[in-house]
Formats: sequence, C-alpha cells, structure tokens
Amino acid sequence: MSKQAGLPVLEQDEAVCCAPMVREPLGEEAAAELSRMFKALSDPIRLRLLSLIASHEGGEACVCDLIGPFDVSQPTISHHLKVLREAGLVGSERRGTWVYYWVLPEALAKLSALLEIPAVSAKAPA
Amino acid sequence: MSKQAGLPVLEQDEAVCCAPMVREPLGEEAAAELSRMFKALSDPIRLRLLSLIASHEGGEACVCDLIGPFDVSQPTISHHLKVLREAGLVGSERRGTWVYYWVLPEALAKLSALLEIPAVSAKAPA
DNA sequence: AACTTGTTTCGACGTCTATCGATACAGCCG
DNA sequence: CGGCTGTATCGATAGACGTCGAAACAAGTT
Repeated sequence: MSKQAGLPVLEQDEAVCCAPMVREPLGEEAAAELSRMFKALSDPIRLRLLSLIASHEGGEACVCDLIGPFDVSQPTISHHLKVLREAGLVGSERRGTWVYYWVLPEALAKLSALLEIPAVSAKAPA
Repeated sequence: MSKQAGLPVLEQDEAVCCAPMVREPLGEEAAAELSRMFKALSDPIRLRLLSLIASHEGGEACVCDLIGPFDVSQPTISHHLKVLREAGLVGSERRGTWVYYWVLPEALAKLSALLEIPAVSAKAPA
C-alpha cells in the first residue's frame, strides 16, 4: 500500500467513506455502498417510515404502528421496511406477536458526516 | 431585492425539513422534497460526480473534467449532471466553451442536518 | 386443534431509470 | 464563413422499482 501517513489520513471507517465528500473524491466502492443507502432514502414513504421509527417513543416501533399513517397496503410497508433493513439503516426483531424496528444510528451518522460541509463552503456564492 | 447580505441567509426550515428526522416525523411534503434529493444521490456515478465537483480545485469543475473518470458515455454524464442540478444539489453555468458545475452547500447541509443524530442515540426520554 | 391477528413472501403489472448512439446546439478559431 | 470541440437533447431499449392482492408463515387465544 505505499500509503504512509504524514497526515491524519483518517483511515476513517472500516472500508468505506465518511469524511465529507467535499474533501476528496469518493472511490468506486465507497460510492457503490453509499448509493445503496441513499437509494433506500430515495422514497418518500421510506423516509417517513424512518423518521416515524426514529422519533417513536423508546426509539423503536412495531410494524402495527407504521401502517396507519400511510395510504398504501400493508405488504407495501413491509417491503419498504425490508429495503431499509437491507440498506443497513434499521434493525428489526420479532418479539412475540409483533416485529419491532429501530434505527441504526451509526448508519445515519455516516451519511450525515459525508454530506457535511467542512468549513465555510465549497465555494462562496458570487 | 431587499435581500442584502449580512449573513449566509440560512432560512433553512422555511417550508420543509431540516431538524433531525430523529426528533419528529417528517410530513408528507417534506418527505417528498427530501426524497427527490436523496434519489439524486442514489446512483454511484452521481455520488462520485458530486464529490468530484465538490473537491475540485476552486469548488467547481467543468464537464470536461468529469467525463474522464467514468466508463460511461458523455451523454450519460450529462444526464446525471442534469439530475443533480434538478435536485438542487449543484449549480451550473456556461463560460465560453465550457460548462462549469459547483455544489450548492445549503442543499448538502440540509440533508446532513436531517440525518444527524441529536444526542447519544435515537432514544429520547419523554 | 382450530381460529384470529400480525407480518412476510410471492407473482404480476405498469412506470420510472440508466444507458446508448445519433444528432443538435453553442462558442471558438482559422 | 466553415470547421472544430465541448455539451445537451432525443429516441430507443433493457432492467429496476413501487404497488397490489393472494397466499404463506408466526404466535397467541379459545
């Protein structure tokens, strides 16, 4: 790897990402993984689901709490939850009759950090 | 325009969003607008384009700088840039022969704030 | 065991998206 | 002016995605 650090280098997270993208171009792998997460956020229903789960009392919600607010069928909600889970944004567990979902904060933090603007801006508006 | 600069304007939550979604559920409108932005980020090429633009010297890059790093055709890159522009993530301008793109920092900041985890975790006592 | 309620999976359908090659448009230069 | 280079648009096509109803699966109740 001939990568010698004179600089903090970061080595940030495990494999992929997490310094602001404004700092240096994303590699292909990092972009692929991150785009999968953003894709999970690219649907309004999933975005609302995520915020419902995150803001729910106790930090988790059962599916039964999540179908009411939407106009789509229950299987559709289940599908969206699966997408969020497979993107690594939420975790889930069955407890008795109900299945509970909660947000995985590290995932959100990762995306948030990526989009962060380091200093003043990338470019000042004219 | 009675808008004179003293501050970077901000005004963020005008209609839509911007407190961490962990705090309170997103409304339908907010979710719709935000999902459009995330959709623009849901493609690896667009993600890399954005980071290339953002990290480019001077905070902006011309299209000619952006086609080299990718395996796709020039029209495809142009298409992706259009998607980023229509999502409000980048601005562009023609200067002579070349067209330049730059990141709109407020847009990234908005998304970043949305995904931010307020305190320790999603769990908040009532 | 049979019934009931909560959740996921399956198969199908229409729409949206990424990509391409061809082509049109915009400025520069000889 | 005519040609050249950089960029955007167009039309077509293959694949992905959101949605549904039906059916399967899971756990509790009678």
